[in-house]
Amino acid sequence: MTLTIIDTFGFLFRNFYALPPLKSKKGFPTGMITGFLNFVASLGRDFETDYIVFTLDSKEKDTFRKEIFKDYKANRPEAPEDLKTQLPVAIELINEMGFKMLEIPGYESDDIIASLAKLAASQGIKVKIVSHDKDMYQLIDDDKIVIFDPIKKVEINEAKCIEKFGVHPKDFINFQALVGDSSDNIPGVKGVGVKTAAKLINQYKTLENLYDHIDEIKGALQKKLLADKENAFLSRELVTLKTDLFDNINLEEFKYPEINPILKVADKLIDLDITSILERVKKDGLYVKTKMPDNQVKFDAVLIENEKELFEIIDKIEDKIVAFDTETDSLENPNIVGFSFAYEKNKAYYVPINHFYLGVTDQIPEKTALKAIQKILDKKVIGHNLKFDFKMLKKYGLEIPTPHADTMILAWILDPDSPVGLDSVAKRYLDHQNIKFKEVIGKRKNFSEVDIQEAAKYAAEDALISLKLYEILKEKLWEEVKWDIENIEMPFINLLIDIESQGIKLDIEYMQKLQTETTEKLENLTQEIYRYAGSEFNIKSTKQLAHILFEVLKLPVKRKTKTGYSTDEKVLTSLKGTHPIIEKLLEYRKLDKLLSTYIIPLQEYAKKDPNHKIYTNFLQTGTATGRLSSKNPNLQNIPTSTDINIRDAFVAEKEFVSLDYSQIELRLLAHFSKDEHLINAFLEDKDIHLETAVKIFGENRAKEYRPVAKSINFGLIYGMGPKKLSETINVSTKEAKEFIEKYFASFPTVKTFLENTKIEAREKGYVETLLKRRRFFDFAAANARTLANFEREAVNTIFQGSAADIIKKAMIEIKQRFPKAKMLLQIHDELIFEIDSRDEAYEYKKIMQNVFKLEVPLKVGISFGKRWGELK
DNA sequence: GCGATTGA
DNA sequence: TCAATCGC
Repeated sequence: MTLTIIDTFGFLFRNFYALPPLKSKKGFPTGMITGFLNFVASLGRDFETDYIVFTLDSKEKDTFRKEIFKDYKANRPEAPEDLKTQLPVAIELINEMGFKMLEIPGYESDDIIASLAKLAASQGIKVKIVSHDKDMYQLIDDDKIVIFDPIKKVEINEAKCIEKFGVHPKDFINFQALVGDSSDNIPGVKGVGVKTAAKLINQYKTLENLYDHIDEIKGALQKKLLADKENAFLSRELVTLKTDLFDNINLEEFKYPEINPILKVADKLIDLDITSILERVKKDGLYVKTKMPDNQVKFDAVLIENEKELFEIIDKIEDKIVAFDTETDSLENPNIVGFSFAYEKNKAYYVPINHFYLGVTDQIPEKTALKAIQKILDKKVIGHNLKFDFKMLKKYGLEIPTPHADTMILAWILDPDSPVGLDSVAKRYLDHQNIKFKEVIGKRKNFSEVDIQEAAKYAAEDALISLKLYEILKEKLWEEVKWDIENIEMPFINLLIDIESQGIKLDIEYMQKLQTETTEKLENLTQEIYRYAGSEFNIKSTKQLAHILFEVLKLPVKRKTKTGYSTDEKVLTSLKGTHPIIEKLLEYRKLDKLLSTYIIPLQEYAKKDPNHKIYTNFLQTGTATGRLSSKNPNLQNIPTSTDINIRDAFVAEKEFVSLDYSQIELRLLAHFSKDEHLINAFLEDKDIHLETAVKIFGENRAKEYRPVAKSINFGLIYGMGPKKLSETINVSTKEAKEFIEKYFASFPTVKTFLENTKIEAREKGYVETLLKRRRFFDFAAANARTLANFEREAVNTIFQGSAADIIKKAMIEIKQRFPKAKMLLQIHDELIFEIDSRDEAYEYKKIMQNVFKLEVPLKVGISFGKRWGELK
């Protein structure tokens, strides 16, 4: 059971400041109310709750705190007019929606929350406090009371509290007594900040004990503590929340309203012109209704130790959905240790195969087990990150099917910004805490040493949870997104398995040569740098480097980071000419990056394979926009050819072909905005950056300004602000702003499109890509900064996400038409294949060009080569 | 802008 | 954890 307590005023105030000053047609301010409604609509998505209550501050001005300290909250500024007009309407709405409000004369909302939380927790009810007031931290009690930050959508527990302030919640009031709080005008001890207070409190725990041992504290600190001793105790009294306002509570009063609260106030919302939320809720309903009545997952973990039994159970699956998971001895180059599966409500099975420890009991022989697995794979199989399991099973010679569904991918489609690991997803949608892998493995080297009984519990749980998640997620997916899982994402898993198993060959000798050259150059550079610096130091340490540059050599400071002087490439480039050391440093940085990130590690990857092939991992759920990401190693960021040509180390067995979509994002901009200049430029296949320059700066200056136009175009795609743009083209922020304004003046259609996109995103709460994949944004919980970020990400997602959709679809179609195609890499808008015939490559090109009909043609560049560096 | 990787 | 740098 979960009780959610909302610090009403705090929450509403926060919304007011976080949202743009929306107004209804009649001129009534609605920003805060909109934010609040979005929150109500999102309940059950961010977390489940059974009970909910809104607490209010006492209407009486004089609370008991005011009596002890007349200046309490004395320096609070007056609230803005627009806020004061919305507040009563918001309160009225809460009432009409059927939520319970709680107010006690003479006490603040915080005290009510504290009393309620403590009482509920003592009855075994989980409490979530929606607030951002740090006074609440004293209530945190893991598994019983947590704070929920509605802006960041995160729970603050004991660990988070310690991380943020350095003290445990139970010591928090003593800590606050020393620190004070300027916003509530709580004095604290002058000159003692968070760090010092945390140290003192961790050592002495309470004020009493601290002052009993005051002579152990030396110098100025002791003086400060003694001077404000009285204030410290007063402060503690002020920050200590009352926990005894109730003797009992009737939880049923706080039950989440049975009638949809938003629909209940529909008339009012229409009156206020807040219709988008209303429409959404009418269409899709609320999240809360899908909440499960009993979310404690209990199940039987059945260990199968006998072959006959195993096949009998598998035969009973028939055509039911079966969740499948394997256990392996490692993540890279894994071998199977056992597998689990689940197809019934509260039962899951584990089959041990290769456990290995002293006293191990009966297991299923590997050969038999693989036969059994093949039988399962031929059914409607689901799982969490099946790419991993299937890839391993492929090595054992099994026939790999297209999965029926993958809960990791479902979770990602539903919310690409949240973590998609099984544990996180289970917590989010089932409120279920999985057994942690780390706990099972303990001190053992790998899973094969884990006791079979223990392994069964852990593995069976994973399969069952995946099955349960599937039921919930497919439902949600259908309601919310309707993205084509079956034809796009599922076959894509198999495609990625193909690519990853294929590998790409590295010329180790070539790399070896690069390594020798680079190492030698680096040694020379190191000596020269030491000579210019006048001493030896660690060039890789930004801190030491900054010391040399800005303190020893006294070069002008351009920019600072949070921790000191900035020494990044831009800073160094701008210092070029002030000192000869700079050029050497730039060269050093470049070579060192190449050596340590690419030249050495890539050889190590290649050496693991007899054919010197490198096998990267593609993450289907790696990005929020829908792009792939690549890791171990990342082959999507191999440097483009320079004097040290790393790409040339990748060699074809016969021949490579590279097929890349030319200007795909800008073509999408043309498509979505329908801007006729852009469309015409692409129809006539003109140099788009030059055309942009012509439009902005005129025919005469176009050539000169082409680079600027190019940067602006990139800026649009990546959502760069004027600041970032100014840095890339080396002009002032003001000039960059002017360039952007000029661009929009020249392309008014684009401007309107972008603005409409932002408005639509805000109204709907999400944006959609070409293939209707959605990305959600919690605009309700945004402050001015996150709002701007959301808008940028929304725009960016449409271009990048749609481009990702296009190439994804193209990859699948190529694979369908040419099942033997040897796809090696996908680098966002480019595909690289190993080919036997160039004719076939031109067929791939055709498929890529025709995969989607847009307002402008999709152009695909093609090039061939024996080495990667020769492509394009 | 994002994501992966490296070194301090 | 942060700063820096590679690709798109």
